Amino acid sequence: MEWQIEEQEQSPNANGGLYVKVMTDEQMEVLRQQISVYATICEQLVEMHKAITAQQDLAVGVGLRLGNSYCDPLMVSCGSGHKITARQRWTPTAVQLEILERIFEQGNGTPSKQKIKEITTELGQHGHISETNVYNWFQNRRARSKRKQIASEPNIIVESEQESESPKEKSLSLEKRARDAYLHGPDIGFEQLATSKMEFGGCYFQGELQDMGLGGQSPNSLIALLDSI
Amino acid sequence: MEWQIEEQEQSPNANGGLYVKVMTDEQMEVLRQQISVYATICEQLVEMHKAITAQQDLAVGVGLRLGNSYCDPLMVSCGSGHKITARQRWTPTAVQLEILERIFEQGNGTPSKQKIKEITTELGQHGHISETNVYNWFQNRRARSKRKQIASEPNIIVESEQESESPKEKSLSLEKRARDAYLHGPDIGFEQLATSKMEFGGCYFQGELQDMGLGGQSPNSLIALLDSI
DNA sequence: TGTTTATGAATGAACG
DNA sequence: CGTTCATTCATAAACA
Repeated sequence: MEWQIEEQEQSPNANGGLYVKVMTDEQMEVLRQQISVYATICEQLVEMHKAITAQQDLAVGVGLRLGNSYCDPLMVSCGSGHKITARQRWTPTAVQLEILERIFEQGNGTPSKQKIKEITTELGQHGHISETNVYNWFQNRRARSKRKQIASEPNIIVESEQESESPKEKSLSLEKRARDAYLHGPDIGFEQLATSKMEFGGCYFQGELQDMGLGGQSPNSLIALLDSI
Repeated sequence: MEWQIEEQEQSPNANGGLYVKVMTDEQMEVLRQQISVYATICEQLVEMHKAITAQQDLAVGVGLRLGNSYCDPLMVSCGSGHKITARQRWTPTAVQLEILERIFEQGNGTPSKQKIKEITTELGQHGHISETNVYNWFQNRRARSKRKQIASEPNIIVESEQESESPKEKSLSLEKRARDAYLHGPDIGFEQLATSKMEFGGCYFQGELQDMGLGGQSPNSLIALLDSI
């Protein structure tokens, strides 16, 4: 059995038909299940890591600091013998992106010089970053947001009028965050990883097989997304 | 479990969908990304554990063992041959490509927005396409054309003693390198995780997760899990 | 069917 | 600020 992609029975406007996928409740449940599996595994792994590093800290002590980046002993040992490569361009971590998006969504889209400084300082606690990075990010974010808006200008038949927030924006935000975490996750340290876990782990899924007893709290959580479908 | 597929009308709210839910491509993508986030986090945590247990092999203790127990991959538990048949990215048809190439050959390297619109409209008669597709195509076409030219030019050789540097890296200005080095500093991370098709395999989980664990999955294939629903 | 290649897409940075 | 370039990722297509 295959998922069926239905083209909208809509006047074939230039913008192309709106494609949707059709899922049954059972299929949806499978998705929730799978995601909850990963959430559960992440949870357990983090706990295990805490347990092990806790006993290890007694012997090893604090981690090393290299520049701005915190590298715990584990990271160092993993990196030894492998290529140490400087990145060619800054990439926001999941946490940084979250913060940036939040600030951006506050509408005060004018990051003054002073604001940039503050933001940079705050984000600096979650990874390398410079004021230029922040500045560029806002520039790009604004420009691309605008372009997307224009692009979706001609009479979009978006399927959700019940939301005050633009679903496109919302999805984009989530997508960006997820994508970043996926693409660049291997470069974040454990401290950030743990935070990421908290961040994403906040979106647990209630499945029959996983009685995690956690519902979606974040408006950006996936459960909210699923429920809104 | 047998999937129930229902025909959809245009609006998910108007279809009286008591049995089905409708997802847009975008929402689907969010799900995929979300799962990949968990997969990546799991991957990193497993790597950390490997490192820790490797450097103190005595640490593996009660109930926290990563390694020997077998669990059916999600593929098995969920994979009944169900497929998500959505196209994930646009692919130009032969006709479209021909037109695009012809326009590109005309040398006017920068098709302005208005041009893009026109081109999109024209190509739209030969298949589903958006302005973004056209825009991206020209971006990529130009960039890759340029790269090819540079690569075929054995001129720039200022060989620093680097053993095997690709042409694209040569094109990087020293200035950029210096700035980036300053911006990011020494970056010790799991570089190998980002680039290789590493195996998550060999790490399975005991306990409640036993019947729904994951194994042998790279992030890519984990995303592919969704395709197997 | 698994691996490699070609290329659509995303995005940080730079330019005018 | 809008536009363009450069780099990278992920995947469709091609290949073995």
